Amino acid sequence: MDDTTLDRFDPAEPFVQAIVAGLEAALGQTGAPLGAEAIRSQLDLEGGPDGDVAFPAHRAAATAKSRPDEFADRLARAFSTGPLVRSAAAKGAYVNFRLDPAALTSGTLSAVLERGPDYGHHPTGGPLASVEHTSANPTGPFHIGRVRNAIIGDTLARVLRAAGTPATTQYYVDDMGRQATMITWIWSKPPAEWPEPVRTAVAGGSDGAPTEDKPDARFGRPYPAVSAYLKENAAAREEVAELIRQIELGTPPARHRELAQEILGGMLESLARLHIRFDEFVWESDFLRDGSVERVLERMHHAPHAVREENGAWAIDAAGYGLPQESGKIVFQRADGTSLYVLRDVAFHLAKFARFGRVVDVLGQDHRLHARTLDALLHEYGEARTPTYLIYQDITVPEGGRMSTRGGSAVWLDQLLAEAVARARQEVLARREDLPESEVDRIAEAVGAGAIRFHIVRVAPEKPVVFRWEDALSFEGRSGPFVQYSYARASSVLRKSDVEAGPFPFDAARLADVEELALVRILARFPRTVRDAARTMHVQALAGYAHELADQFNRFYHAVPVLRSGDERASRIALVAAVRQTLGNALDLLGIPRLETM
RNA sequence: GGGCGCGUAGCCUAGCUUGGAUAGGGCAUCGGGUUCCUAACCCGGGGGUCGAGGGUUCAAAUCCCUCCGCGCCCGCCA
Repeated sequence: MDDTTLDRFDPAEPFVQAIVAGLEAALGQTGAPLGAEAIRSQLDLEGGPDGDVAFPAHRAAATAKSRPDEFADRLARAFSTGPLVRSAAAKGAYVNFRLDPAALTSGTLSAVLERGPDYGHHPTGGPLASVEHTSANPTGPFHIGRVRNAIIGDTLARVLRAAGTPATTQYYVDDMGRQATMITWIWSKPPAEWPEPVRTAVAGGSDGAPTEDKPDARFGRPYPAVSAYLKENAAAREEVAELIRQIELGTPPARHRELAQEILGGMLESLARLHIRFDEFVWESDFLRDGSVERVLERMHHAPHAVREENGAWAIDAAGYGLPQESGKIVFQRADGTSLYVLRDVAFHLAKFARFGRVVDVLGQDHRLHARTLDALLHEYGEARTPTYLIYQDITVPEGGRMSTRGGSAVWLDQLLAEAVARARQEVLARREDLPESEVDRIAEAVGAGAIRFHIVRVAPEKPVVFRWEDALSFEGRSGPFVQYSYARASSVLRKSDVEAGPFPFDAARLADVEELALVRILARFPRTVRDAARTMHVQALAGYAHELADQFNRFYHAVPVLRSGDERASRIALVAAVRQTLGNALDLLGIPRLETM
């Protein structure tokens, strides 16, 4: 294979180009000229039942005023085959192309083995993107509803980077709202002075979080009771309101930020077990401190549809924005002069647009209206850009309803992790008696995390999810552990070969088994899968890909001997090495640990 | 009431943005497979009005309309 037919970034590309070029010529001859881009968009790259790539000829036939089946036949005859595309055959209204198997195998294995950990990754360029995700209030432990945001957001950032868009992840820490302030309010009093209902609620029983000593669990403990208590008690409410005013004036109560920081630390510890980390933490109060809220407020007073209410509050008359607010107005500044969340969010997003060429916010569906409101305010401000929103639906409990911190219906991330790791540990112990304790623990931790991440990311974000333990803890079939297991299997084969570290010489002609060719086709598709997933933000496609590759690898593994084979041995080892590499790269994009053994 | 989202076998789900050939998977179920590179695996069977109806089209799970069911939101909360 020479340089013109090898594309290390996307080994399928030369084949697609050959088909497009051939079709362009053939279409010109048959009276239905069509541009390369149009041809490419009509190609079915997955192929059909009778080929590797298919071209439905209906539309071109209409242009040529011919019967589709006759036209497809003429097209196929006019198509010049070559070293990459071996045949073009009409079937009905379709032209089916067969790629040269040795050429595809050769190009694909070369690309995977040469690029190694970068296979599937595209050239990096373009402006920096921001991916803001999770941003849960620092008021207590994560429940798994919130974790959906984190897993989707983290995966998206990884996929964007692989597709060539440099990305920074941002966690917006809301230290200014009522929620965080309630925590400060209660912990500013010694527990002996807590209101009776809060004291009894906290003393009354566990909230289900298994790690009571973690700061998020400990300091977040009174939160639900405080929240309930404030609803009944106007005087306490006023105390909290006073604290909020102090925070807004830049003189927050002692320990306010430290408490938030400590709780956040506990929360992040849990996310780290899922291999989720953030590049930046943006504290909401910073936009107050640095004067940007003030500046935004100033300018918003002169916005095209700014109105001042009788009591002094400021709002945007949103009639033209088609928002469902009953008042028809978006209030952005209270009568007492303090700012509202959405206004501070404007300040945050202006800061984002100043630094990033692309801004993505991962939000729960309950924030949809907030997103539209933010867009409207940005427009009023004079900012032409708006964020791209990746919106996911809530995770509900089988009894119905959202996961609630109150009412005990929440499933905590720490709890889920503990269960998943415990089950994984049992599974390891059941089949591996040879491993030292520490190794068992390490594998169990990785499998538990892998199961959780895969379970969440495999479903399209816009789909509602009902949490069921038996589903979340599944280690079989379409699951994280299945993919991890397949990777471990491939690793094991290589470990037992004499060429574990490579290089992996191969003869493509010797990889002619149907299972081998099927495997190569899937390997060749990886770069395109990554690119498409980034473009559409369909992170679930990566989970689907990883499963499909693992699945086909297992079929191959059963059907074709590797280490015990004869002349094919070296080539098959190279194929296994390529599978292991690609599977590993896919696992990296999913944030799921690779395991050499399990 | 209004706005937005979702509806694919008993259960879960891909495909829908850009319409194309017999709608892919997984769980469960039934029947097989381990002197052989990790059985967290593999092979095979059964199971589908793609919520309902209408429309557009040579062609609809995919686009448009209506309806039904479920969810979320409609705060001087965040």
